[in-house]
Amino acid sequence: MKSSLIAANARHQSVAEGGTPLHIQIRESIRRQVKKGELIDADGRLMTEAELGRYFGVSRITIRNAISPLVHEGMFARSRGRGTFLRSNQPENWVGRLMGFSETIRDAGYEAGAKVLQQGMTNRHDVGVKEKLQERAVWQLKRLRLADDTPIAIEHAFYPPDVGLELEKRELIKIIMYSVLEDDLGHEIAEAKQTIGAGLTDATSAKLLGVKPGAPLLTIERLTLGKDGRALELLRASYLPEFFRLSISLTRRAT
Amino acid sequence: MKSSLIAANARHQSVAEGGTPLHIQIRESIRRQVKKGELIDADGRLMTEAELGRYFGVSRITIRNAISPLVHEGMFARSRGRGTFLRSNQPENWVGRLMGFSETIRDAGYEAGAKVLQQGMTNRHDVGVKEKLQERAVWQLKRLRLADDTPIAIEHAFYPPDVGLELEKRELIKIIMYSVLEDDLGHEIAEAKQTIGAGLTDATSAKLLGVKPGAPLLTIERLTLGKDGRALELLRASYLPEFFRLSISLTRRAT
DNA sequence: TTTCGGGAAATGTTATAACAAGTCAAGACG
DNA sequence: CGTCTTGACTTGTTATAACATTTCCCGAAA
Repeated sequence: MKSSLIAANARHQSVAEGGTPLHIQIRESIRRQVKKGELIDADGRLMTEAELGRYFGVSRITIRNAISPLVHEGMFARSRGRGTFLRSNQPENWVGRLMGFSETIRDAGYEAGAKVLQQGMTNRHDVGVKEKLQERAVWQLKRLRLADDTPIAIEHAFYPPDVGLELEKRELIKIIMYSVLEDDLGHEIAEAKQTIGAGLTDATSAKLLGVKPGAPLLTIERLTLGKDGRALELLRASYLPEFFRLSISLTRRAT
Repeated sequence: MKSSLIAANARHQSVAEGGTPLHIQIRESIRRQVKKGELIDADGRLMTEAELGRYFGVSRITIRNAISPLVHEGMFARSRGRGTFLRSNQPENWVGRLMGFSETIRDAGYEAGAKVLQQGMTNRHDVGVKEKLQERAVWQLKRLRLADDTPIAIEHAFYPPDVGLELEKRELIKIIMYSVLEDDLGHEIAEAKQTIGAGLTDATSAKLLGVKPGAPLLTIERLTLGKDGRALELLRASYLPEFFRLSISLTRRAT
């Protein structure tokens, strides 16, 4: 093959910048350039790790560390002895990436929407909310989630007061449409715990979702923790299983 | 503190062994010894990484690589600047580790059991089985799963013919009791894809599980792939949500 | 006695080298 | 013409060094 996709000793702009680690700068650089069609040949084959190493002026392992998360996200697929290739079908809605709701819905070809059912500070808690957030009072947001105007899920989210107040200052439309922690809010998300179960619709939720009472529901509870171990969001959601399935794909790491 | 838990230059037996990598040998050695109460002090504090490095005669990073999966499993908790500690409440049934059924049940304090409902080669397939296993005929095993004699799940597993034949040669009791791929069967598991949903019991399954028809079920489909990409097992299971919840816990890796 | 700050000790992060193993095509050989 | 072998090229794995950051005790100063 020997394609020489790019003039060999072109120096890239954003590397050799301050603070942030090399492999992260390089990762974002690769992401950007590949989106513009650079660094890959016509077959979607990425420059080899060694070439990229020379190109960015770092060792192959650093390139490897830069690319690995992109492979993990599903952007590239690696093939030993052959090379690294851009994947044709990107999305792969997988639980690991904290599953953005609207993103998922859009991927499936629907238009995402939402209707606010409740919102604001509250002292009355559902079971376990107080303990899990470790707060006396919480800010809550209960929404009906829509796909092309069809209700498909009920989401009830709880936040610590300060995060809640921040949320109130933001435009309501954004809050309504998107998962709150989806786009960065300044908090660093360190960990998330999800618990998945099954349940039935009661009279109220059946009416909201437009199904018969007793229809099955996929229930998810997600607790998002910040870097300091502080709880940032407690999300309890019930999904109609016809529209929503979780897909978990995992590769065994370091045996 | 300065406890010097073990004579410093005692050499450990199973390290410096053939084939398997150092960090794996060391990991298993640590697992064994800690279970016997060695390498940790009275407070559950593990020897520091540097000490372990000297003890096993490798670099600190290798020790780190050995311990990391144990931390990931929930056996230890690391605390920067303080040390590494044995966790009090071990289990953490989490999806990532391919969830062994009986292990999970035992952790919850029940005794795991099973009753075989169907077994053997078949040409009649449920939808999708043929495509996913990429075989014409498959070997199937349908079991009712018990916890202390209470039915809690129905598992229907499909295998490629050759794997099925291997299974028939094994003692039936093992097949009945344990998840087949749980203990190593010689196949290297490279990847697993799980899809999670919700459903309802029909008349047959309700009778088997001892609940009313229309009770909610947590449904899981798991496709296990070998290192060469070949499908090794297709598992379809329905669990009673009272007994079975999935817990997903994930830490954001390499930002 | 209390407070403050320095430093030792511990884990966290980043970058690297050297070797292992798979892929594929060119060329030797029947 | 087909088959086998060799070797260059590529990703996979293992082990390492060096530095960053956090914790916490202990001693000096108020």
